[in-house]
Amino acid sequence: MEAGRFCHRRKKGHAYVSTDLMVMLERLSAAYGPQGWWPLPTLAGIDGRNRVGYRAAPSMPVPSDAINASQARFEIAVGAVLAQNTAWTGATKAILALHHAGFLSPGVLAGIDETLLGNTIHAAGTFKIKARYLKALATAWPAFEFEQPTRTQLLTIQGIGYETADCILLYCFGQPVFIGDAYARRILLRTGFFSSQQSYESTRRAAALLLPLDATYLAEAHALIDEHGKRCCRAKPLCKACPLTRYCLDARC
DNA sequence: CGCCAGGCAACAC
DNA sequence: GTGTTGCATGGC
Repeated sequence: MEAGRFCHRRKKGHAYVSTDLMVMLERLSAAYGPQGWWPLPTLAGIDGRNRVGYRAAPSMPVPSDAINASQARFEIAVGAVLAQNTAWTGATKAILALHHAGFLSPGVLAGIDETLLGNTIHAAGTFKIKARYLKALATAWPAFEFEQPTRTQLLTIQGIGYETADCILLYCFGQPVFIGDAYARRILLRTGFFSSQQSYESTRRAAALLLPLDATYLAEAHALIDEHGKRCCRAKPLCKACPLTRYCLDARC
């Protein structure tokens, strides 16, 4: 995929077809540009420079042959936990604090005192719980250096639910998963893909059928959907600035 | 001030 | 399997 462009065709037989959902995502990409969620440069590689606002490239999985792939995967997984129900700015402060404290490796993190860990990540909110989650993640993580985790394995780790598990599979390990999060559910409902509220799981499965089975594509799709949810498709939608009004069935648009 | 932010576990039913 | 609640900081 070209930087700054989000265009993909789902192959069907010998022809290439574009689903309505893909057309919608291309429109979001044109409106918002490349999102650059993950992987960002590893913290070690950028010497503490704040990663907030890094938007030069599309989001994509960690390449398996990347020099710092192992470190990048762990940082992403830690970030996914820290970002739960929290603004990304707070999660970023917390991950930088972990980096500066020298805690950002599975071996170190697994052994840190939980109260100290909580104090270090306090900017991410719900910090006592997240300290416990991060220790569970760090303890389980070394096994995944040799063999990629399954979804079921990830879900057994305290603090990893459906969405975090799928984000780890997608952004860390390049598995093509659609993230059926709250934004995706809201947007797909308002644009008429669903006629009623759907669960995380049914959204994940249904949307995947409409999109390329391509991790790079799905990585940027998730970022675009969340950006649209934050900017326009809020609980109280800001339809005036919405790039999808012509697709939207919601009465308020 | 209230609402929301790149959710999850525990529990009830 | 669905619905509710506590967790907690920071930005607007």
